[in-house]
Amino acid sequence: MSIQRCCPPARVATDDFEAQAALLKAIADPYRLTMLATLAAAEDEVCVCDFTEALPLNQPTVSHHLRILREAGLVTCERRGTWVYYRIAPDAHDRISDSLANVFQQKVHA
Amino acid sequence: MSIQRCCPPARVATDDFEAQAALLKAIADPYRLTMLATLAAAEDEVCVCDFTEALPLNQPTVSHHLRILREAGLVTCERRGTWVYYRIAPDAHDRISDSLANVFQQKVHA
DNA sequence: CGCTAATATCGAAGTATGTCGATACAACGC
DNA sequence: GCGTTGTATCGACATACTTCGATATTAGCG
Repeated sequence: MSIQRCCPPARVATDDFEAQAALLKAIADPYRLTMLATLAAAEDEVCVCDFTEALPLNQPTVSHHLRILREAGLVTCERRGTWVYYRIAPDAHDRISDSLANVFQQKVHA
Repeated sequence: MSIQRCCPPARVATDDFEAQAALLKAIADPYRLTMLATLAAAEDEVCVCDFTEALPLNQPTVSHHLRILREAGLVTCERRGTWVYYRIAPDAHDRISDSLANVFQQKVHA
């Protein structure tokens, strides 16, 4: 008797998950998660200088991480005087959850 | 009159999000998301050879991505004969969602 | 035992990412 | 205008990641 096949041959997902991967990549960093958590908890704007003081990162690095979050559409910013204040995008959590749901093929949250 | 301060000074999150970042990094790749989506949709095991056939990646690369998912605890595998079958971890989606909820400071799903 | 097939591991190459110093830009006060 | 302060951008460097060819491992068959 011959070898058992590994069948039934698969139905590998054909969807393109580039967008979801890009969104997840934007948040897959401890400092960026800290920034998001701070902004989410604040439910109000947070000054860049607060991040620069609190995190063990130099100012250009803080700015770099905030840019990644900004370009992913997860935060918005507004300049007031010399200071720039960041705010979490209202749909930030939902957008990520929806991407996940998309992957796991479940209905999007109620 | 002097400059307005950027106050009130911030309460930047002090939590360590290393673990959450590591989990998100494990899935922040289009091919790994495709693998997860396939396994989630299958609700059953999928042979490695199916991925090797369906994805535009060489066999060692497929194995590499599966290893990352495996080491993140998101999938499990079982060898049967020369074939290896992968299965999605039952709590995969929940673990990621919980990490997200942790960041966004909301109660963990019901 | 050797041969073949499926998967995993290793090593190297190319690319992307995180970090920082130096510098540019923007806004305020004098 | 000039100087100062907060933030963004640039360039360089180190590290990590993705990918692959070559090789090792595991298992079945004759």
